[in-house]
Amino acid sequence: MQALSIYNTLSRKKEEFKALNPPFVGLYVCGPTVYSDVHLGNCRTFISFDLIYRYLLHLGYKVRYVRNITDAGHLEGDRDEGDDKFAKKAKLEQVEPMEIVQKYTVGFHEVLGAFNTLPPSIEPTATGHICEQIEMIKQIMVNGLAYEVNGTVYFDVEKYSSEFNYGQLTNRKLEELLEGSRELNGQDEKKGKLDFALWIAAKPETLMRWPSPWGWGFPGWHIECSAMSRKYLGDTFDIHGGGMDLQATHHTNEIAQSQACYHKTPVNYWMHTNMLTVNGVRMSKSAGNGFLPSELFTGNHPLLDKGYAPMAVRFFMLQTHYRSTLDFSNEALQASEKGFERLMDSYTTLQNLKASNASSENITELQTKCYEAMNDDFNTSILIAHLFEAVRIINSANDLKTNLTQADIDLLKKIYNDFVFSILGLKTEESNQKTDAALAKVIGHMLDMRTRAKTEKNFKLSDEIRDKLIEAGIQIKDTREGSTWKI
RNA sequence: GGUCCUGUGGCCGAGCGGCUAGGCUCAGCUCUGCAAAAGCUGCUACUCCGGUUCGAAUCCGGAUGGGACCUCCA
Repeated sequence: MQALSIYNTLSRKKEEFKALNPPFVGLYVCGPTVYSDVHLGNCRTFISFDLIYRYLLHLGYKVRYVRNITDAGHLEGDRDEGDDKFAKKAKLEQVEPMEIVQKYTVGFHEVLGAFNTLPPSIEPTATGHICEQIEMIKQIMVNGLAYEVNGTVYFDVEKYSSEFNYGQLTNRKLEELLEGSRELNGQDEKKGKLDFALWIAAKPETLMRWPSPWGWGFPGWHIECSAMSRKYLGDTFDIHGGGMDLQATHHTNEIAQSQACYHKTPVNYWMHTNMLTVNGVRMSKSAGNGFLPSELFTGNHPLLDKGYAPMAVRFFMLQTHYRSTLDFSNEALQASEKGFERLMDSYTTLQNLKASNASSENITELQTKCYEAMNDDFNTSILIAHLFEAVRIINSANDLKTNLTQADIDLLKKIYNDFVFSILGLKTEESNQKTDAALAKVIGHMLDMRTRAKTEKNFKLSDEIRDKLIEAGIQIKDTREGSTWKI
């Protein structure tokens, strides 16, 4: 079986994954800016990296997964001035900026919890690492690659480029970048048009501010990730991830800051997840075509026909490879919902399967294929295709059309536990055991009555019982061994 | 305008030189008192035009449609 390969944005091809210090793996993912509710597109990225984290754990790596919370310094535009997003929102809602941060951080955790993502090992905040950021900026200045103007510190991109490759992550030359960027106007303090702020001077009205060698101010958006990833994962670490939209600016600047500071390549593998689109257009806050996870769960949004369970949504997202765009539509979501239900029903069937002496299926081969799919840059589309092969085998065995030994059945259970539950992170919906038990008993009695009616050829009564149960959302399956049901 | 990605059957979505995934939908069959569920079978696709090759959805060139980034966004 081939080793795990990962598509590395740096080389633009799949590379065999080699951990820097096995069995340890350092994984850093750019987290959310918590000034408003997370939308579904954000969730897709975090679900993708949750899958990656889970698979690395499954392979036995000791992963330190760091995902930051941006709670300061993220400005509205590219002008490097004024308030950041939190302060702006805080003024609007007449609360403290940290109340905004707290509110949306809690909301973010709730939503990711609903999607069954594992919490990261460390979830550092930008405001909690102001010192580290200042130290890093100081070092970049000592190294001559940043300059101060009126209390604001800028990174000197053109000077950096004479020594390092600034556009390596996007495969662009400096000249091309210069050509494509906006001209400086008279109000600009920075020297070069690609230069970006490391530290921003506070204005009298700025709410969130910290003292620094350059006066009161706040950090630029990019420096937090450089400072925090270095603090917790070291000068060079294994994997850095984030959405594709961060590649050109945020991640490019992160690399520049780290190299400018300590002259080392900060990251071995850069991974970028693709966007979620709605009707072919990227879902984004500014486009206004996004909806909140809560709206998706309840169906309370004009774009939604109905509500969808978090696990059905997670499954929907995992059916597409993380590097492809995923187009959202009710039709696609409903198709996934049904497929997911079939996958989970089959697991229930598996629990009651009777073993044969002989085997007519090669389950070991199926397991190998599952690993091969995941090792090929986390190809969940292929993995899920193989899992449906398992579904077919289980259902056939249940219909006595194929034979499975006890070893086969045990291995199928292991495949489900490993791939469906541990790696894909899917689970059956939560339920209330007490009411479930009572309900099961009641339905059991009704089915007994129906069976009796059927034996007596009283089909009018048996059909009536069935129809009433269907009315209550309970589906009946008649098998050789009697009737089963599910909601 | 610049840089890059992409166009697959009714829908979603893998594959990225030969073996032509998978899910959903639809039709038929088996099972069943009738259903449902499940299984089996069928629908056999790669935007267009050239080229390379014994062979191309897959590589190359061109056309055309869509998208992303270059400006805040995962």
